[in-house]
Parts: sequence; C-alpha cells; structure tokens
Amino acid sequence: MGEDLLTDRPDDIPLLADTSGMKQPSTARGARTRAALVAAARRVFERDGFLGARITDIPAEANCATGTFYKYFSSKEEIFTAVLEAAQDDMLHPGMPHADGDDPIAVIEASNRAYLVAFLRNAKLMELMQQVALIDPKFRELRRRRGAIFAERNARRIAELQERGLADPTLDPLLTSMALSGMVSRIAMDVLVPQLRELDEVVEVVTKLWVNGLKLTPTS
Amino acid sequence: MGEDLLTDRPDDIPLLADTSGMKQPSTARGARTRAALVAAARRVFERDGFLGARITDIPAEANCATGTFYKYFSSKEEIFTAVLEAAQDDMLHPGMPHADGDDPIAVIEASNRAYLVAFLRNAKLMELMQQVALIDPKFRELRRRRGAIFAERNARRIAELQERGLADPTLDPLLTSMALSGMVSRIAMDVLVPQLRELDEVVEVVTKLWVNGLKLTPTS
Amino acid sequence: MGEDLLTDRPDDIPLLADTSGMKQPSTARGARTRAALVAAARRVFERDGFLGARITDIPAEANCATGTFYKYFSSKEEIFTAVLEAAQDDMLHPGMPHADGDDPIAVIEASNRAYLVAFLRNAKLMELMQQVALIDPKFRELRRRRGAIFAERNARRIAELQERGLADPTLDPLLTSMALSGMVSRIAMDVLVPQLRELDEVVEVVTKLWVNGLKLTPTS
Amino acid sequence: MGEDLLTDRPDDIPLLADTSGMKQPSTARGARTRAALVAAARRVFERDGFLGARITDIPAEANCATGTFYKYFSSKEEIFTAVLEAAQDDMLHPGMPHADGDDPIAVIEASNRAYLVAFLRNAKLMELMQQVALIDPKFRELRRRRGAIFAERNARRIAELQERGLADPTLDPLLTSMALSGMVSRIAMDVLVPQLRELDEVVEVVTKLWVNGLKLTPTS
DNA sequence: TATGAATGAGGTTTCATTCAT
DNA sequence: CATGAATGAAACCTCATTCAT
Repeated sequence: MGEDLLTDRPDDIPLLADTSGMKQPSTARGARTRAALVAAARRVFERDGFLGARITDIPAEANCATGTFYKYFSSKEEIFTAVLEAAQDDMLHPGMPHADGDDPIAVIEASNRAYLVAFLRNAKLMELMQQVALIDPKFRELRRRRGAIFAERNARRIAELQERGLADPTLDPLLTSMALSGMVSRIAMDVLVPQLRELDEVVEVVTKLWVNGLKLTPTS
Repeated sequence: MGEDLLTDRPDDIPLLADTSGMKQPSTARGARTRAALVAAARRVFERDGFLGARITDIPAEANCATGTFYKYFSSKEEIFTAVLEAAQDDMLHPGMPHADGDDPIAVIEASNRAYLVAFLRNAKLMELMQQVALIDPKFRELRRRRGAIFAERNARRIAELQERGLADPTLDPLLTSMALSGMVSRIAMDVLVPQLRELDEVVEVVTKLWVNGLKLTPTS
Repeated sequence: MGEDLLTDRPDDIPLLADTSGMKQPSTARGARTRAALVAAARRVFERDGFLGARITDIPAEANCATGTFYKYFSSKEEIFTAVLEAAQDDMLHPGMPHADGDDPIAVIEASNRAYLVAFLRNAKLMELMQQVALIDPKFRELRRRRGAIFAERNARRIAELQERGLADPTLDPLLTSMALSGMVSRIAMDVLVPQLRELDEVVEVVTKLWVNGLKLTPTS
Repeated sequence: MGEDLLTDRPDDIPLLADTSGMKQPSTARGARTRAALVAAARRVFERDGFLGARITDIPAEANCATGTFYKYFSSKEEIFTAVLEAAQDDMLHPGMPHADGDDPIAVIEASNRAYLVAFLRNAKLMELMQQVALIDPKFRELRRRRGAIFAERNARRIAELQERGLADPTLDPLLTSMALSGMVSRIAMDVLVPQLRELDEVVEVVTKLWVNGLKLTPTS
C-alpha cells in the first residue's frame, strides 16, 4: 500500500527512468564488468550517499579503471538508474499477497506488511531514492509517476469498496489513497528504519488506520 | 498536526541547529549586511536549491563581497540555519487555533488547516528542509527532534481522547500520532505544493482520516 | 661572543632596519596605543610565529580596531622591527663584563656567559629573528651586518692576542672569529633553548673550545 | 663533521620525513610525470623559496595540469620531502673519506672538506631546509634527529680519542661534538654560500679549530 | 575492451588593506 | 584618534571527464 517500491506492479508500465541511452556490453566479459560496476555503485551509494559518492569511487570499488565506467555509463544518474533496475527483482517480493482474495481487511494488512518488509529489506536504497528525488528532477518525476500509479490503483479499490457500500462514501478516493499510502511509506522511513518499533506493531497500526479511516465494515 | 513547521511550539524547546558559532555584528551597519545576506540566501536557496547554490552566489545576490559572507557565516549549512531561524517568526502563525476549545474534531480540523496553510506559505523552504535533512545529518537530527516533539504532544492528546472514551483505545497513541502527522506533512508535499488539489479538499480529507482513523465520537 | 644579540654594542652603529618611515604618535593616547600594539605584536609573534601571525591578530590582541594598526605601521615587517627595537633595552644586559680587564680567558668566559644568558632571556625572539631572516631579505641583511660587526671586533681582539704571542698565529682572525661566534650562537639555539643541558655546562664547553681553539696561553 | 647532509650515514636510519602517504605511480608515464614534478619543485623552491612558491607554480613549471600535482602529492610539505629524498643520492658523496685510516687530523680534515663540498653542491637546498625547519615542526624534528645522529657518532669518536689519550679529556664529548659540528655547518652557510672565502681557507680554519679545540696530539 | 594518467574549470576560503562613520 | 565592516585579489583543492596506450 506504499508507493516507492514496486510491489505488485503491472508489468507493462515503464517504471524506470529511460535506460535506452545506456550502452550495453556485447561480450560476456563486458557484461561481467558492467555488473561489477553496478554492484559496486550500490555499495558506494549506500556507504556514501548519492551526493557523497564520487564517480571514480565506483570503478575503484569494482576494481577496474576509471575509464571503464564511461564505457557503460555516462553519469552518476545513469548508473543509479541501473542500480535501481538491478534492485527491482529483489524488491518484487515473490509471493504477492492476494491473500484469500476477498476479505478487504486481510488484503490491506497483507499489502501493508509486504510493502514494509520490502522497504526494510531495501531501506538504504529507499533512502537514496528519496535523496535523489529531491536532487534530480528526473528522478522526482519518476517517483511521482510511480506513486501516481499506485495511488490510482488504490483509489480504484477504494472506489469499489465505496460502491459496494463497505467504505465511507464521502472520502475522495484518490486523495484518500494518496494520504494513506503516503502515511505508510512515511512511517516506514521514520519508525521502521531507525528501528523504533517492531514490524508487527507498525503493520497493526497502519492497517487499523486504513480500516478505520475508510470506515471499512468487516465482511462478516 | 504536521511536524515540520513549528506551530504552537512550547517556548522552552531549542528549535534550531546550533547558532552559537555565528558571529553577530556589533554595529547597525553590520546587522543590515547580515540580514541582507540571510535574505539573499533564502532567495538563492529557493531558486537553486541547497546543493545548487554556490556560496559566492549569496554575497553576489546581497550585493556585497565574498569575504563579507565569511565574516558572518562559515558555511552554507550555517547560513541555512540562519535562514530557518529568520523564517520562524513567519511560520509561527499568530492566532493558533485553539478553536472553540472543546470539540476535538474542530480542533483537529483547525490544526490541520493551520499547518497546511503555514506549509504552503513556506513551501519552498519546506522542500529545502527536506533536501537538507537528507544531506546533512545535523539537520536530519534537528528535523527528527522537532517531529518527535509534535508527535509526543499529539500522542498525549490522543491518549486523553482514549481515556475519555472518545477514541479507539486499541491504537498505540505515539505510533498513531506519528502516522497521522506524517500523513499530513506528506500530502502537503505531494499534493498541495504541486497544486494538484485545493487546500479545502485536502483539509477535509486529512481531517476525516484523522477522525475516522481515531474512531472519534462526536461530542454532541 | 655571539652575534645576534646586541651586547656591548657601539652606540653609533645603526642596528635596526630603517625605522624612519614609521609614523610616530603625536599625543599621549596615541603613544599608549602604539605601545600596546607593539607589546601585543610580540605576544602574537611569540605565540604564532612570524608567518602564522595575521596582521589583524595584533590589534585584536591589543584590544583595538584593525584600522588602528595601519595608523602606526604599514606591514608586519614594520611592526616586527618595532618589536625588536623595544626589546633592545632588555637585551643590553646591564653589567657588560669587561671583567677584570685583562685575563683573556676570563673575558671570553664572561662574554660567552653574558651572550647565552641574554639569548635565553629572549629565546623566542631569537628564534623569530632567525625565521624572519630566512624569509625577508631586509632582515637577513640586517642580521648579516650585525654579525659582521661582532665578527670584526672579535677578529681584532684575536689579532691582538696573536700579536701579543698569546694565540695561534696561523689562524685567520676574521674567519676564526666567525666560526667561533657562530658556534656559540648555534649551540644556544640547539642545546640551551630545548634545555638539553645546563647553562654552566655550555658556558664551560664553548669557552674551552674558544680557548683551546685559539691555543690561548694563560697569562699567568 | 657537519650535520645537515647525510655523508657517511648508517644505512638503517630513517632519514626522511614520512613518505608513506605519497601515492606512487604505477606506470612508466606516471613515474616520468612524478619525477618531472619533483624536479620542477626543486627549481621552483630554489627560485622562490619554500614560502614564496605557490603550489600551482610547480605543475606549471613541469608543464602539466594543477590536478596532476595532487595525484602524487597532497601538500607543499609532501613534495618538499620528495625533493629532499631525490637529492639524497646526490648528497651521499660516493667515496667517503676514510682517508688513510688512522691519522685523526687527516680524518677530520677529509670529513670537513667532504661535508663542505656537499653543502656547496646543494647550497640552495640547504638554505631551504633551514627555512622549512623554522616553519614546519615536522621538518624541524627531522633536522634535529639527523643532527643528533651525527653528533652522537662524532661524540663517540671524540670519546675514543680521549680514551687513547689523544684529546682533551675534560671536554664533554657530546656537547663538544654538537658545538664543533654546528660550527662547521654554520660557517658553511655564513661564509661559503655568500662566497666570502675560498673552500680551502674554510677547510683549513675549521679543521684547525677542531684539532686545537680538542687539543689533538698528532700521532706521529 | 580495459587502463589510469592527465586535464582544468569551477568551486571554496583567507587575509591584507581601505574607508565611511 | 579610533572603529570595524567591507573589499576582492589570490591562493587553494576537487573531481568529472578525456584520451593515448
């Protein structure tokens, strides 16, 4: 129910910044070098932050020469995009919780838990994304688009619940969806990452706030 | 009910990063120059972002020499602190809405509105704060401390409502407070700043989500 | 028998760098300010070295304004000259040891002791002088001229002793004088200042080396 | 018999300031560039003095870019250390004069001559060392340590002569050694460098002063 | 394809000196 | 006389990027 991580995403939506400009390696050796650079970049970014990282630190961490970096990427932004792309698989948690299909509360809880778990697994990267989004308009836009996709889908679900008479009909679905999704992503950053509380507590509270907030009537 | 802006703050809490290192001018002329630098800094930061801003742009914008900057400040961080400090008065909106005292829903609505209005008035600065908090640990900590103050106060209010039997007693007050406050501040950034919706709509939704979320019973 | 300090100097020799360019104060208050600046300068130089000292540190130490400095001096070199001048009186040790007139060994010992004592009393200043002489050609020349005066006088004394058949006649008087005087000043810096040995030991050794070196025959 | 130059040094003594921080080039081209920088630095230092030299003058003199300097060195002090190191070979004069082994006077004369010749060959560098030693505590300490090594070795030789009944037994060996060695190095600076006298004259005088000073009995 | 030395524009910072008050 | 704010030239240093090997 959050918005940064690509849980449960429709496969046909372009999620990343344009990756078309990046030169792909043509040999196996090249592919290995490129992969090493991407892995090194993630380590460097997580260690030093996006800003703190110097481009030359990346090939250094990957044990290759400076020039090699420019063979595959042409800027810090570009390799950051590649890092994000490489992280996707990890983030798409395997068993997406369509739970037992129909109990909306169970679905919400499962979604929230899935989101928060994925967030924690990639906490440092999430922080980086935030940082980069505040710095680079392209990533800000990327983030906005992603958030919009989730918000819209959640908005549709909310509208459905309203139509079925299960949720407060006076709430604007899109705005509500944005507020509640934002709430989850925000508390993940503020509470979970600094480990102020346990995962279960957080899941419980945010789920209650979703359910209460929507005035969800349990489908008994 | 948000957390970044200092509405209704207790007076004895140190709000800003350490300002002790800054040399204060001893003459009226000096005070004028210093103020001009702070004002110029705000313009430059709002125009170019914290990172984009070069130190020398600030004295240039203030029509004075580079060296003058260093007479009063010793880094971009330091003058940013001064900008924040200068903005405080503006942010402390005069008539804090203790509304008509006792209707909790009215209080929540008034608080949310006040917060969002103040946020909008200083939108660019709020964005800057976020940016800087993600870059500089000192500001991150500052932000965290501020958020904690609000969260705790709101948590106390929530606990009170629970004790009076007016709010869902199963909610953890502090966690709930953090979630709901974070929700407001987040939606301000995501919706209000890009002007996707009108202020009134946002106030309405977040207030409903607070009220529903807490299962607030109207004290009729 | 050393050469840096002005022990026993003939009064008609211009010992200091040109002091004519310095503006003299015309009021009593001005004289006080100027004196305070010179005193402050000595403290600052001794604390931070000639190079480390910033001009503005001097008025700061003297509790007056920057501009005031330029009323009396126009450069670091100039005020350093003034510091040296002010120190002269202190350096001219009161009872110059013409000892009991005629025993050359006693005269040498007394001279060495007097020189070393004065050196120690002004050790920090001596070090400064060395530093400045290596930096500023004008002070280097000043130092050279002073050394020359002493060397020449000592050379005359040595020549006298040779003529009287009391000293090794094969030694070049001027060169010998420069070597032995340099030896004393050098050991003062290297041994006495870091307090590796007691004054008496040093006096004894350098005196023996003078006496032996000249093959001085005791005038029994 | 002097102390600055490393004539006849024991091989196991660390002679230079820490050179560990300097990045060594890994290619031949890099080695060439680094060497060019060191050579350029020596020229620049000798021309402008240590203080007068601006860092950027060095790569300029070496016909390379500013940044290149920082690839190999990180400060003026560091490249100065490298200049000293490069000069060592030049200073370690090949045939150290163990003269004809046993005549102490001949040994002293040969040592003094060797020292003074080496000093003259590197006169400008010696001056720089003095300058730097007065400025930078690290170099001062380096200089002190070197001097101590020579002084101690010479002190042992003096003690030997005393034991063999060939030298004045009342002289403190270490202090005497420091005084006489300092004398030689000092006169080199004061007389030889400004070319006031010929090398032979100076060798003669300092040797006589050593011999006389120690009351050396010729081993005929 | 890989290397890593070389580049140099672009920023930061200091401090001697001036000058209006 | 005294003040101290303001000046700005001049040095410093970094790091993204190129290119010969």
